[in-house]
Amino acid sequence: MSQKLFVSAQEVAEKAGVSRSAVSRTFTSGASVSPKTRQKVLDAAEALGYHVNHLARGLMRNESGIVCLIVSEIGTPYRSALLGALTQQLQNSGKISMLINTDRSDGSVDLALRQAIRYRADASIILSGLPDKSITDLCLKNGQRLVLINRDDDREGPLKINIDDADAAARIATAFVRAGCRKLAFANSQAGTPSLMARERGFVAAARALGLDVVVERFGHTGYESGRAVAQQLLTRKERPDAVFCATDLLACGFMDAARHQFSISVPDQICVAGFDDIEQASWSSYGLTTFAQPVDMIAREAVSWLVAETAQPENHTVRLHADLVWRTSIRGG
Amino acid sequence: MSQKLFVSAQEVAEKAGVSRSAVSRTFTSGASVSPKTRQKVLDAAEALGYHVNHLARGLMRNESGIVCLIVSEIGTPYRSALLGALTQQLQNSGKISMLINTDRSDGSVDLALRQAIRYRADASIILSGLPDKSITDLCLKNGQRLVLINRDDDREGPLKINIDDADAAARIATAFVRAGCRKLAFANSQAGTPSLMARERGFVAAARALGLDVVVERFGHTGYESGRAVAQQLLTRKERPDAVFCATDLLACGFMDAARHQFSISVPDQICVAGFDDIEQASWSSYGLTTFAQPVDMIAREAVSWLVAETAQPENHTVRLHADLVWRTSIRGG
DNA sequence: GCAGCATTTGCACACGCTTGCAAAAAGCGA
DNA sequence: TCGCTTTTTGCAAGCGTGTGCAAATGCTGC
Repeated sequence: MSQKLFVSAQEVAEKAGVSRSAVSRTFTSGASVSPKTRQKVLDAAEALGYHVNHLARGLMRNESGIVCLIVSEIGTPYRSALLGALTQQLQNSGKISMLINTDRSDGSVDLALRQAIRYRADASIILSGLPDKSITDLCLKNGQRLVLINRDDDREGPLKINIDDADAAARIATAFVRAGCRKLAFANSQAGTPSLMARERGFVAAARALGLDVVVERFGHTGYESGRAVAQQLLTRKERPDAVFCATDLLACGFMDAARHQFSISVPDQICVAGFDDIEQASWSSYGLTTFAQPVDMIAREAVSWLVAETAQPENHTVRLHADLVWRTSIRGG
Repeated sequence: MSQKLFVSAQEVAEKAGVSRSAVSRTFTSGASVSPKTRQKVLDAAEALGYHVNHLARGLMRNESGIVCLIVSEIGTPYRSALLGALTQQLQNSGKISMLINTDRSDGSVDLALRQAIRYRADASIILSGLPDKSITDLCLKNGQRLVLINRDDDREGPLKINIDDADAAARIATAFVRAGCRKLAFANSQAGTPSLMARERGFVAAARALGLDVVVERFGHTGYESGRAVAQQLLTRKERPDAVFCATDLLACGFMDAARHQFSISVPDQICVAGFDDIEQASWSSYGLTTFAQPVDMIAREAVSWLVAETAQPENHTVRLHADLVWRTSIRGG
């Protein structure tokens, strides 16, 4: 490796004929430098290709500017959309995002948070999985801010951002009934994450309040294939449902495809379908899926504005966001 | 903010009753520590919740462990899949990924690379856009390794990973002809990225070699909506094409949906369609898109193994990877 | 017990930066 | 020009690490 290393503030100082602190102050907003020396420094820096070393700066300031995003299944539409919104917002606020990919194994979120601590991240945002309490306590003790998105957890300290899953589920139940459906079903995965379960419980409860029963079917992970598998189960019952609420859009797409192409069942004429997330594919004309929109931009905005705030935040802060129903063509009427 | 900061090696040393260097050496692989003191240190570290400060370590070692991923349109299926593969591989190699979201504006990749320099990233991987030569030179001069994925550029220094777009385009041309198609079209976006243009040129050239002309239509950005728009153009011509090669799967999905639902044209009976990328949706039964698979895992593996290699790499290294044709149902026969 | 050797340990410096403090410079009114 | 205040500048300490070097310790074989 070329041992000619990065150029340091010292070299810039020499070239500009000023002290090293002058260089430092030039690149520190709010520091006192005369316009003249400032310009000399900037010129020298430009000529030498100098860039402030954020590792060293973070060391001194005890603020790295790094925010750690912890997420699994990045390739998934909803996840990647949220990821994009978050990195965008973070950049706008002068932060930089560190991305950690977790798998399903349970220790992996803990490992990710340890990594965040090692890099002295200012904050961590957790999109998948739920870390052990001992680890989150460690993060908080170290002054690291924590955001949990859609992880229905009641521990103190982190900001919790949740969607009103149960309320949405209730709304879609009445929509189904209004469309003339009577035999409701809920399609879920076996992942059992808080938001998925909240949708399930909310749907079942709302249906019961309307005097209807719900067939619940769960299968595999939360993806297209699972939607097909669930369709296999639901559409071969003696009493076939006439409306199915899928816990995510991916499940819904899989379900619809199986219903139409494998069982030749027409959506929405013979069966109504709804999803959750409003991924891009939901709007594609092969699906036209009626679904709830995750307010990804608002989630990102809430998360970022909370974690860049100067003042210490209230200990137990929860943000509950509303999911708008996007009406398309997978439910009759409307 | 709680001023009780992170715990340092000093404190661990005191608690363990050893010198600070012993702590340092315990966490440095290949350093000489006796098993006894090592255990004392580990116990103390565990008790205190100590984690090596990678900012400081990076400062000393001149190796941060950070790899910068520069990418636009993260929410897109192909991009997010590649992103997932890359972060995964990087983590396996003990690196951590820093994610920078660029927009279309041209300076934004340069800005991203500057950020990479500030954080003293060991390497940067560029998935979107092409930075100014002065910036890449700066990166290289600073000992930062660079990987360009699918950016057909001939500058020296970075590793270039490319797909054999032209060859793939030629293969699909003969597949169309073999399916009995004669009126070929190519659907592209106006993005004009190297790989998109290579596919276009390759397809046109191959068709010409087979004695056929190609209608080329370009519209907007590389997404579903553009596919629909291009369909609008192509399917209202007096002489409607009977085979269309779409530069990406997203374009193909949009095209197919428009053809089927808006123009009531049957795929593949009346028109054959092929795409590129093999995004997940291509395999969904509403599309069954015949397409070329981006070897994302291999791309990631090549990139990561190159940039973690100890020895200096050859100056002008290009990897050309093959895209397998995944045969589904959007082309007759097969 | 002791010479001879290998291993472990502590000291101290370096990495590139920020920042409090005091000295120097600049501005200003008389 | 001179006192005074305000701004700018340089010095030096410190952030938490890694590591070369020399001293100290532990082992082995007599």
